[in-house]
Amino acid sequence: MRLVDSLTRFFQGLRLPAVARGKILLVLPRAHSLRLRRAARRHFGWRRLRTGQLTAMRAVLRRHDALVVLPTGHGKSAVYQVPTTILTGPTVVISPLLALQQDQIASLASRADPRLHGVRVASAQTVAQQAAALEEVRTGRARFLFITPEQLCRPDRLAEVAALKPTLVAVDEAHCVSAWGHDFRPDYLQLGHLIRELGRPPVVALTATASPPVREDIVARLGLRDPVEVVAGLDRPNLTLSALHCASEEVRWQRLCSVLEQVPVPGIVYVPTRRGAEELTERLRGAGVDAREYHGGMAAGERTRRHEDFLADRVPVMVATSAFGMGIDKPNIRFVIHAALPDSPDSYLQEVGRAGRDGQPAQAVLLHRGEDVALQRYFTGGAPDVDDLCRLAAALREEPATKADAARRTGLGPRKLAQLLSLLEQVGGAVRGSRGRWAAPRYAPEPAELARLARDEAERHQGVARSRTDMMRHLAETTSCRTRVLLAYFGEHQRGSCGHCDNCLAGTAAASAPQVTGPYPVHSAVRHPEWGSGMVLSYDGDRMVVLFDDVGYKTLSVPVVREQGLLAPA
DNA sequence: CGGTCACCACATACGTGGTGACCGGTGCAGTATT
Repeated sequence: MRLVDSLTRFFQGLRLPAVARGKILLVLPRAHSLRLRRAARRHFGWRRLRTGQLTAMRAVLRRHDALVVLPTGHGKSAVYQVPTTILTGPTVVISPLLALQQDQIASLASRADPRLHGVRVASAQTVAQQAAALEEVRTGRARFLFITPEQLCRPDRLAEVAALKPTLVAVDEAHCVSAWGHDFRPDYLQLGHLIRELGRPPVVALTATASPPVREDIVARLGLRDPVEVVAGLDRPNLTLSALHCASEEVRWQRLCSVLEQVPVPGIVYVPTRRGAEELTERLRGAGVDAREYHGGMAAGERTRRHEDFLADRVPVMVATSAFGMGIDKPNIRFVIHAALPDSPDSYLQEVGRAGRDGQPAQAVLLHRGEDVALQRYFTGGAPDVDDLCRLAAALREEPATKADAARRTGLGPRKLAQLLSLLEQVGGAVRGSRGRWAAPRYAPEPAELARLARDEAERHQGVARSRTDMMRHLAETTSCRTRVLLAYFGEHQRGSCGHCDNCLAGTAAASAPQVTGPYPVHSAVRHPEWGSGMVLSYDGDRMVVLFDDVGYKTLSVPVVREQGLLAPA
């Protein structure tokens, strides 16, 4: 219900005519806009700010929370950097990758004004360096403190950061809260608590891509309070989207070669596995293509070197896993080829969005097979063990414990423990107290019952993840306008066809688009007897896509919905 | 979840089909080892 409500509000906001929105912007805090523009010019040399940036910055100055969805290269960092020059205290920037933090700090250091300097505390530094960094922020010689969620999760570190009395918290790459939370980097799920313990200053969450359920997740997990939402248009007219079905691996290889012959370099070929990256690189090099591989299993030094080589145009074709991603801000990437189906349209958009940032034409080519889905199903993971959950719930009921205590008493590994703990928390079986101590709420259900609820919760997450992969397959197989299908997934309704995808260019989009509209309008709330409440996202031929709160995205046949009365207005 | 590969049985065809093991992405932090 919450998702539907917040989406309805959001879309009502979108439907305001541009002129009306402009008026609101002008009438309200004009003084803030002037100060922000002046600060941007004086401290950063930016002569103008985009509307979205300015809206979010004004929210920050008014001490509101904000959720900012802007494509990379549109100045997301500016949204917290510029207001910090006007506010008095330090800004804490929570950022997932150490390499990304380093880039941001270097970029701030290149500004002459020492009031803009940033520092970080990370495991890679000595204790003395960490203390020195905190001291610089405390004395005001640095205004930005960069930190990972894992650092902030340590109770002693949290206390040190809270003592700095931050006036703003920025969560960079905020979609990771949703995508990385459960098993990969569970400390992300604690960010809401951690920010509260920092004195709960205003929070600005930043990301380049967020579908409606991901936005909902970010708001819920970070505990954003009635945030100002800024979502920039997702359509990229200079990107040509295309997808080719491949009947076999050999066909995939041939298609890849023929695409590579036609497109200018540099570009990225995404593959799903590390071994795939190595083998494809070798095969391409054998065929005379100057390719290099990149994946998370390579030595750190080598990865950095490859990354730099790519940025400096010394690598024409980078064959990479999803490890080659965040922080690649290179204007002249001419193509992004997916040599297999990505896990979701979220990943797809983020990855193809790296091409053509200079506004010049660029190609996004998807080479897919039905078999690709199996790997994504595997990555989605299995259900957690009910016995483990039960043991943990019982241990907490016996006596409150820190993670370390709980790990010792249950014999669970730290990683698994964090995952199970967050699941138990979501079903009301665990609460985080002060100094990182976890306890069972007084009236919590029995451990066995909690374990069952937690497993159901995990299965619900997996169901939603699968529905995303289903939508990715739908996007790959559609004969309609791909941009329209992609934007509909993100909740944007585009009238007509884009004119820059393979289906539009071949004319099939127009042919297959006798636009069925009904039985319910786009963005209206509906209810399904089994799947519960949801929202109509789009019509594609005689199929419709509905986003359900509990089960994620579903594609329904419009005739069946009509004949059997499957949906009711909510 | 499903592809790939090694291996075996078959029963005598230098080949095929069945079975089971194994594999597969993103990065933090802290500790053990050179």
